[in-house]
Amino acid sequence: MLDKIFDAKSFEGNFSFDIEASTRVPGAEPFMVLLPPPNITGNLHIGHALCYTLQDIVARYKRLKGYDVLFQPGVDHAGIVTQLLVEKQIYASGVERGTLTREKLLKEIWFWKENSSGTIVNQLRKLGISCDFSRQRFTLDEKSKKAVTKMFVNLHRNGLLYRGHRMVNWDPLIGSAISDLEVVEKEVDGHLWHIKYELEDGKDYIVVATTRPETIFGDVAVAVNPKDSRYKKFVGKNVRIPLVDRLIPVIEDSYADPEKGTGAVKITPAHDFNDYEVGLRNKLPIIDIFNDKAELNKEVPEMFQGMDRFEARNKVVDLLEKKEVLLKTENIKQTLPFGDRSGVVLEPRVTYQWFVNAEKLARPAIRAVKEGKIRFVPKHWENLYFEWLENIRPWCVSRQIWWGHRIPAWYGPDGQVFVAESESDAKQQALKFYGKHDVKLVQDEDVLDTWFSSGMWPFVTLDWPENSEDLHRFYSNMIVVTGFDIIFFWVARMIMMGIYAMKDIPFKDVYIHGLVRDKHGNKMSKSKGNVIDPLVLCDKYGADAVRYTLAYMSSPGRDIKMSDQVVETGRNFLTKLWNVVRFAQMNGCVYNEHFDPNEVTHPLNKWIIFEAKNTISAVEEAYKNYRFDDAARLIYQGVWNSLCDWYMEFVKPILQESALTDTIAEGYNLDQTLLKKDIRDTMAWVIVQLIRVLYPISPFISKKLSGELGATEVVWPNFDNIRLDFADSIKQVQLLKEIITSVRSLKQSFRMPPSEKFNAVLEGNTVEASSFIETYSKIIEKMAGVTFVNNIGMSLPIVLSGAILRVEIDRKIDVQKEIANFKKEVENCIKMRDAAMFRLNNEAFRNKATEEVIAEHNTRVEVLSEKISKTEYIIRSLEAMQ
RNA sequence: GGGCACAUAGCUCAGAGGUAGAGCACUACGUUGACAUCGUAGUGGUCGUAGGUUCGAUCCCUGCUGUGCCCACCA
Repeated sequence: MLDKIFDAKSFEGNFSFDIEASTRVPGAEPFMVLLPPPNITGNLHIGHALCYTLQDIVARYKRLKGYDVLFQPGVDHAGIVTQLLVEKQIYASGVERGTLTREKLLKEIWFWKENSSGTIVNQLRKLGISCDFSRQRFTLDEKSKKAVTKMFVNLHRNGLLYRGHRMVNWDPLIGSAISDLEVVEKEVDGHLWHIKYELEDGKDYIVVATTRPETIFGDVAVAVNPKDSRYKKFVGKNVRIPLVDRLIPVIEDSYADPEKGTGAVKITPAHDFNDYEVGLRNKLPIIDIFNDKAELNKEVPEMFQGMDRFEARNKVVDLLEKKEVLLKTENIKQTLPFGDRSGVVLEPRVTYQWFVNAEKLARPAIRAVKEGKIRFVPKHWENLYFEWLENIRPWCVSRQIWWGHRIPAWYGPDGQVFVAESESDAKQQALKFYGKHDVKLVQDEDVLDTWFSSGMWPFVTLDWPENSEDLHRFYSNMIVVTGFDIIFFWVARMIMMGIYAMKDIPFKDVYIHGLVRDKHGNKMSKSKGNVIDPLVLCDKYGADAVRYTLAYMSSPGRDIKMSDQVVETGRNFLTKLWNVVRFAQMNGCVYNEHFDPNEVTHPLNKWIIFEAKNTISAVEEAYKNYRFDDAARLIYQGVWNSLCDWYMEFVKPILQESALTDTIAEGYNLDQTLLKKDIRDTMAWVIVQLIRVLYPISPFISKKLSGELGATEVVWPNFDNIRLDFADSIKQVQLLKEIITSVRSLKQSFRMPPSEKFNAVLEGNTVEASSFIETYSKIIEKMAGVTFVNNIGMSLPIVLSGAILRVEIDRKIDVQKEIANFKKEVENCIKMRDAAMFRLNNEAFRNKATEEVIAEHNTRVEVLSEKISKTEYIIRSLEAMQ
């Protein structure tokens, strides 16, 4: 027997899903769920909880449906994030900056990784995520290293990966190049300084406006628009850079916009993407004035050397002012690029980097989605995917950090590059190239962008480049569930790299979930202090309740506003379910696996089987379409509204009061014991079916409760063989509900306490109705709160389909008020009936509306008319009482 | 500047070309055995705005307003 109190903690910890997660079903259709690997630095946050819960629901649903499910877990090495974090810890422990070696850092990170990677696994288990942990992978493990190296070499061999000297986004804090995607634009307050550049002869000057006066040391020209007549006279002449007196030419270039600034723009090819292009076009030199920390280097006057860029800016402005060449300072809003990890302003910088020709890889990736081979859910995210891939630029994959996949490239003494899968291969190449042994090769110091290895996740986890059986079996039969924010970072790259390496799409469906926000709709952040910890929620309400709530709230394309209150709704539902089983147990219901619904005879039992059947087929449809919200809602309604509110209340008196049972059993020519058994079997069976379809969403309680009822196995319910005719049962239960609801409603409007009972007489209009009344009168008495008597005094009729219920009324009620209420109801009905009739009288409607619609309108008019006359009858009866 | 999404009850959100739904909140009544993490009955909405298509639009189309997001540019 279950405890009176539902406490998730009392049983959730007792369940492990390791066995089902690692069980293979050899002959079955393969299906893989690819868990987006969390960063080793990360704790499980609520966003993970959502993401992983949804895919766990998919995995569990597929398992129930008999698929061979591989739910692949793993952890991402998260290059920059991890290195920054561990460096910070190392420096905090007293190690001096600059003394840290590559070996020491890597050792520390590995040590740190070994100690922290278990945390996430435990957290996932607590949440009930049924990954196959025996296959846990790491993006930097040996297999991954081999695969990544192979991929790099292949791409290079095919000319899709190359080394280039180009302008990239440089993060001065990390001291590394980063990709375009890692740049976040932010609007900040800035200034526009107008600076006077004198002509060589000192007789005239030109004014340039800049937001970055410190870069004047890197200026190589001043550009004006060819169509700008104001500056025609300057073109071809030289101007003098203030503070350094270097001469630079005034050139014409259409990049200069006469509308912007002064129309004359200083050109600093080393420190601006546009200027870089202008420089290339006009064959201008490049003067880089920064080092890798964005401090000024030897190219600038001595007093500025080693100075930070912002400090230099102030200093330059000061000096310009003193020299009276600063003509104006405007306050402006400007948008600057920041590093998403470091948070510092980025510098464009020309360096040697490795690039992937993403444009070529993108083409088949675009096609795969255009042709519908890969489907985004919700579909509109495809737009975003196309938008990015169609305008994709070369992907800078090298990073000047230490934590990551070392780039498999070696350099000869003359700088000749050898890309190879191993150092010995590189040496072979060098031997061929130089024609001699013992050439000293040095491996590239850099590592790869973390997303390079993440992008290979769908096939790396299946042991590519080995030709494994799993690779054939599961690749392409996958689903990825993730957030929109990594469509570019991850999803697009997996598709590009997957198609390149495997000549086939990695997965068919990409489900994009929303963002979890706080209850006010704000993004969660540590600084705002509004972060909700899923593990705290699990402790408080149970993992099942958290999972249920996340599923319940996952409407496609919507963000989720999370709060304790909404989890309470989930928890309350599970409590209800708990009590359903408790009730079943108290009434001797035990799951019987040989129970055949087709042998059920009693209408109440037939009805609940019908309800369960409908609910479950709708739930299945919902799971199929990734409508986790619908699935959760449907089960909620099936359990609460059909099973608890009606069925259990109907059968309660039969099971618990033998006097009632006699009457009801007689009505059906049933043996009392048989009737009870029928009910117990049906109830246990229906509950188990409903609990089973809840299993994907809330697995712990599902297992717990089905076990309590004696159903050990969790399988998907099968209703295919049910041949019952439900029509009569549905009609009867509808009438029962109608009678009971009407009486209750009447009672409330009379302000009668539920304990007080109406005396009532139930008159059947027809023979069938009479027998119906005979059968159910005890249930009606109990549930509606009436006492059937032979004769009553002054009464109010409740006119039902096929019966009239007369309830005895004394004069204490406020008749006027009741009349007014009923009159209002009549008015409403008339309004609706007339609207329907108006349409039916409209010739255009009759000609163009479908037959079903017209039939439905006719029925509506009938039903409403009947209701109107019934209510008017009641009103007349009330008026007669006055 | 280009694009995407959203706008339905006090709140959070479902929904369908043909009578507007749920949960929470609120009101009233109710606790000796499934459940107060509950029950019963209620209150509450010209479905953002202006047009169009249609016999019929809250739903489809267009414009507008507001909100959120993505991309690009900025001397």
